Order: sequence, then C-alpha cells, then structure tokens
Amino acid sequence: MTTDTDRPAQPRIPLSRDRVLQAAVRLADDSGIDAVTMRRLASELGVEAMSLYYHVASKEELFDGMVDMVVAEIEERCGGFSVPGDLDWKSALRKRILTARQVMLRHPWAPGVLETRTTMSPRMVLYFDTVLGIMVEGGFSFDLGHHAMHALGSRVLGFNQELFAPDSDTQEDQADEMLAQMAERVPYIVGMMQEIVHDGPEETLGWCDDQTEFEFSLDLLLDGLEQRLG
Amino acid sequence: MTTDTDRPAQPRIPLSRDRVLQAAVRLADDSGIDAVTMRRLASELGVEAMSLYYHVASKEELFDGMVDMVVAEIEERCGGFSVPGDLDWKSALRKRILTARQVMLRHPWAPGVLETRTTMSPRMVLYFDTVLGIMVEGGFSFDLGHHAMHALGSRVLGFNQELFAPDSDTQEDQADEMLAQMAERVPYIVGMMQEIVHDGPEETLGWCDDQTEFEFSLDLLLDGLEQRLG
DNA sequence: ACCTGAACACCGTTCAAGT
DNA sequence: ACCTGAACACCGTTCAAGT
Repeated sequence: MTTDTDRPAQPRIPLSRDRVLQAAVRLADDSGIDAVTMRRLASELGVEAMSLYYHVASKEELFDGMVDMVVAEIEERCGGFSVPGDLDWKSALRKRILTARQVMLRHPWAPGVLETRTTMSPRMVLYFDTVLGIMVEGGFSFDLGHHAMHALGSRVLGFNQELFAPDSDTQEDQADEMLAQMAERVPYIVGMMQEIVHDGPEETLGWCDDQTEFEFSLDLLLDGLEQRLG
Repeated sequence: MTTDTDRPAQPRIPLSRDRVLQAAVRLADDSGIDAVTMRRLASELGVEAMSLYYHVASKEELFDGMVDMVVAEIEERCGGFSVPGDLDWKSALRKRILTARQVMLRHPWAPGVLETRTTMSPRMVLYFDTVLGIMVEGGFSFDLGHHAMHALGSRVLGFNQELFAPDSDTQEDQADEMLAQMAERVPYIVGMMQEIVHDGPEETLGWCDDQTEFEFSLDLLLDGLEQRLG
C-alpha cells in the first residue's frame, strides 16, 4: 500500500509557467514543432489542455516563451550578456554568433518560430544590445551598426535561413532528379553539382556542409563591414 | 428573362488548376495567407471545398503552386530567364535581384510560404540556374558560386528575411516602450534609436527604410564576393 | 470528367463549474 | 488558486455518391 496517489513516476509536481515552457521545448526538440499542440503538450504534462491556459495566455504566448527559453540558453553559454572589453569586435562577434549557432542547432524548430514572432522579449532585446555594443565599442557608428544588424539578419542569432527546407533524404533525391530530367536546361547547376560531388570530401553528406556555408557568409559579411568601417 | 443560369456576374467558367492558383494568390494578397483555407478559397470561387481537390492534391501542393505563380511573375518581369551576355555580373545580378524584390513586395505572404517549401518547382530551379550562370559567366568558380548562393540566401529572391515581423503599428509602439522601460539596461540600442530618429529624413516612417537596408546588405555581399573573386 | 454531402479526426479557445 | 468538462467554431482530408 502506498499513499493516496499511486501514479507511476511523478509524485505530483504542480504546473507552472516554467514547467509548461520546458515541456514545450522538449516536445518540439523530440517530435518537431507541429507536435506542439495544446492537447498534446497537456497530455505530456499529465493534465488537461485547458489547464495550460492558466499559465499561458495563448498558443502565441507559448511560442514567445519557448523562443525566450532558447535565448536564455544562449545567454547561459555566453556567460551572461555583456559587452567584453578585451577582444576586438570582429572575433568577439564571430565567437558570440557561433555560440548562438550551437544552441540553435539543438533546437531546429527555433528559427522557424522566431521568424513568426511579432514581438521581442526583454532578454532578446538585451542580446541585440550586446551585439550592437560590441560593434559600437569596436568603432562602428550607430548608423553602420544598424545597417550591420539588418545585413547579418538571422545570422546574428546563429542560423542561415535556408530558402528550402528539404527533409534530409529528399535533398539528394531531388538533386538526382534534376540532373536527370532537366539537365540540358540548367547547365550551370549541373556543372556546379558535378564539380562539388567530385571535389567534396567523403564526410560531406549531401553536397552542402552547413557549418562551412554559415561561416563563409558570416565572414563575408564581417569582412565587408570591416571595410565599410575604414 | 435570361437564360437558364441567372447567377449575378460569372456566367460559369469551369474550374482549372490555374484558376484555383490565381484565386489563391489574389486571396493571399488581399486578406493574408491565413485567409487561404480550402473552404474560404472554394467559396471565393463559388464552389465547394472538396472540388478543389480535383485540381490540387493537397494544401501543400496549393502552396507550391502559389509560389510558382510568383516566380513566373519574376520571370515575366525579367523578360524570361536567360543569362545576359552584355552586362557585367555585378550589375546584372543586382538588377535581377531588385526586380525579384519588386515582385515580392506585391506578395508579402510569399517569403513566409517559400521558406516552408520542401521542394523546388522546375521554374524555380531555372531561376537559380540563371543567377548562378550570371556569376559563372562573370568569372566565378562553381565553388564560389555555390557559396555565394548560400550567402545571398533569401536575397536572391528579393527579400531580406526580417527576424521579427511586427505589425506596422506595433513597430513604433514597441520602440517607445523599450526606451521607457529598459533604457538604462540597453544603452547601445537607445543610443542608436535616438541618433536615427534625429538624423532620419521626414519620409522614413518608423525608423527603418526597408529598401535602403535591402540594398545595403545586397551591396555588402556583392562587394565581398567581388573581392573573393580577385 | 468534374463536382458534392456527409463524415472523420483533428485544432485553439471560451466559459461556467468544480476543488 | 488551480484545474476541468463540455461545447463552439473552425481546420484539412477521405470516400462514396451524384451528374
């Protein structure tokens, strides 16, 4: 005989906004963002869907909260958001952005959700402030800093927005299909694919190494900004 | 007395895939992408929702088709997709991309839908081939061209992906709120906003001129690529 | 060949009610 | 203060049936 409650594992932790958000992030990580419905999330927490509304005003607010959790993770990995005094702006920015990228890679749903946000959390604003701060302390005018934020776009937060998001299987299949079906109509793409398939190292699955591409464009932008600075 | 049919305007044009797609694009233009539901679209065409499935396999395929319509519009404005022989790569690319941007501005829903596509239409592949072609004929290696496509990202298709998509009203309100509430915690952003508000020309609503920002980052990237080319 | 009615299995959200 | 049941107004999609 146990006590009154004989539920298997959880002895009965009361719900809280934080627990809701954590569960939502975990669910999205594990099963994709489409799995995050109010009903499914609730059942994951051993509760009815309507209980969630006590801790979160709407699904939009849930998404806001999830994004904020991710930003908090970036903050943690950066050891807090503050403008470093020692490094030069370029390597400081590069480092921070690549840290953000590591976090984003663990939450593949985050970029998509982020883009649909209509408002920024204070923590996010703080993040942007330190990024801008690194630039300004590095000699940027406010104007150039402003342009730079727009130019970097999603890269400030560590993701290259891909124009198409093929399921990893589809990527190669599609390439093959193209080569076969419209080969003579798209000579440049065919040429590019042939060269890259030949030259590419063994470990590159498909034919784009995302990390390489991310760093290429990041450095392209940073170099360009450095020049505008002179 | 009229004929058998006495419907108000449309005498009875039969449905077709093309008419469905056209109506969907118009509906998204007018009322936003969320208004594009199968039921609403059908009623716009004076038909039942289920009839649409005869011309379009699923809602995903409907979205694919809508995006393809937009690409077709770009093709039209470019006078067809073919690699020009006369211009230098930089201005040729710039021109094509700014043309694409004009089309995207008329279909504000298109960027968002595009990013969720998992497959490219042949027409889209063709577009990318000419963009790559302009680079290659301008002296790019296939490898640099490949990197360049990734670096340009959504800009090849004429849009700066904005990290946040605030309703135009909210943009200013939010700025004010920030200035008021966390002024001392985000000194750089506050500094930037003050300077830009003071310096900005009268006609700049809010405090970002999207066209200016778009061209700034586009040129930053094009200049950077030119340098990698040398 | 083209269109439809009825139905299924979902959504987010409201609201009055329970403890 | 916290959670719930029942219900509302939607979705996309299937399938057998109509003309």
